Amino acid sequence: MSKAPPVFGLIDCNSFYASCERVFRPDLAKVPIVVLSNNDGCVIARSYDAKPYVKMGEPYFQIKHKLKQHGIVLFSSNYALYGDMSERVMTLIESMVPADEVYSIDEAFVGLTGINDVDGLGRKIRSQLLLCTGIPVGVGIAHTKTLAKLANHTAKRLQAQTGGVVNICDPIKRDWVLRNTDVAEVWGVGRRMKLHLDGMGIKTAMDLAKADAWTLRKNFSVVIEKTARELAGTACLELDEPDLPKQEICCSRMFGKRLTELAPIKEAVATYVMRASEKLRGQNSLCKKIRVSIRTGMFNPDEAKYANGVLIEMPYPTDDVRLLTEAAVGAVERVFRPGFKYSKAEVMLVSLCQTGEYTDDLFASSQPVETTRVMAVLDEINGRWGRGMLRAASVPRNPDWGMRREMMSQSYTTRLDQLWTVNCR
DNA sequence: TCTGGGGTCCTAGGACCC
DNA sequence: TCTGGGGTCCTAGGACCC
Repeated sequence: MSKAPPVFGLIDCNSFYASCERVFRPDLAKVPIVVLSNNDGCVIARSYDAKPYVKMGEPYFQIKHKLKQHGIVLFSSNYALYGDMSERVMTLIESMVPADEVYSIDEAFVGLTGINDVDGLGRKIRSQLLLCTGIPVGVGIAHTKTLAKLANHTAKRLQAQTGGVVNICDPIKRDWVLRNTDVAEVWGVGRRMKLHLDGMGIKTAMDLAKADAWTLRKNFSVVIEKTARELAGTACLELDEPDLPKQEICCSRMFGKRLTELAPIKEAVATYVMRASEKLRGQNSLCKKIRVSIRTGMFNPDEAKYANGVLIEMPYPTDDVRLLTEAAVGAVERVFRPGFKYSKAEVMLVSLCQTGEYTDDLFASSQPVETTRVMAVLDEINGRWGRGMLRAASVPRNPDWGMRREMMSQSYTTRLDQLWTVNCR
């Protein structure tokens, strides 16, 4: 007897950041909302009713007038809020399904193999999430992850007809969706691949499902081959194991203003190292190499462009913020060139290994110093009193190069001094 | 004046080895 | 005039994702 095919679900929050803001602003239930990226740079989320007016990624300064004209309410990114809301959503999902994989801040794949009434469970998840967190979601169900993505896409596109839950395990429904979806909408098909596929006459998801998988592999890569096979119903991708440590950790930010001097760039890099090393210790990893890079603005044609980075090898794998900061700040001097207007720095921790997975080199000239307890105390104090309470002297408290976010909502759920208040009449 | 941030996976090519 | 073949490991860069 052949084994029953697996069943996957994809749960995706609708306009997640905008929905988070709306939860705490019921007065905006019928008002279009847009959320901006860091530094209030460009559009990264739009409520359903704002989508007709604003495109994803549009620079804020170019569309100010348009936003005002349509009465669209703006928010700066509030990641403390979105991260906390995400945790609530994911915790609830986890409690309702046999297996799950948190795929991004607003999406989770779930394993539904062996469940009798998957549609019923999909609707239940949807109503529970709305009731308990206030966040609306779409649910897609299918025999592969790529098809579940597609089902979810359809659930959102045809919200009114589908009630936000679409199951395409049935081949007739699956084929209807495949025929009626542009290949560019398929998970794994980006701008480049879309152009290639266009040239081969592959226009719809159905065309890709029917394309010869070996030809795709030969011409492009195994990635698109898997995508095609998944569309045709053969599962090539599994649910990922929970809580796998990241293989690289990155902290990069645009500065709130252009920087021309070395000193503030060093401050920024020290700040980013602080954040990156918190993440590193959070997943019990050590880092062997650290990459530091800086660059000027890339868009303005009148601005001189420069970008450079260096990779530094640490004497031994470490999670000590002091060693990493010293190495990174020293590296800034090596890449800094006077005369440019810098807009961004990036700190990347690479060649990570897990604590305890690596063996000291007895003959190395520089031997590890035991700092686990110092770092644990540091993290505990900062965990209790807020990030940056205890920090390297090179990290300023309120730098003038810091992030611009002029329209940020309160951190309703993560700060006692910013709790939601309700006026009772 | 002003255009985000944080990841993953795959591949090609170089270095090195026998 | 003539200059192998096969393998591993590492890294940079491309493409894609949300």
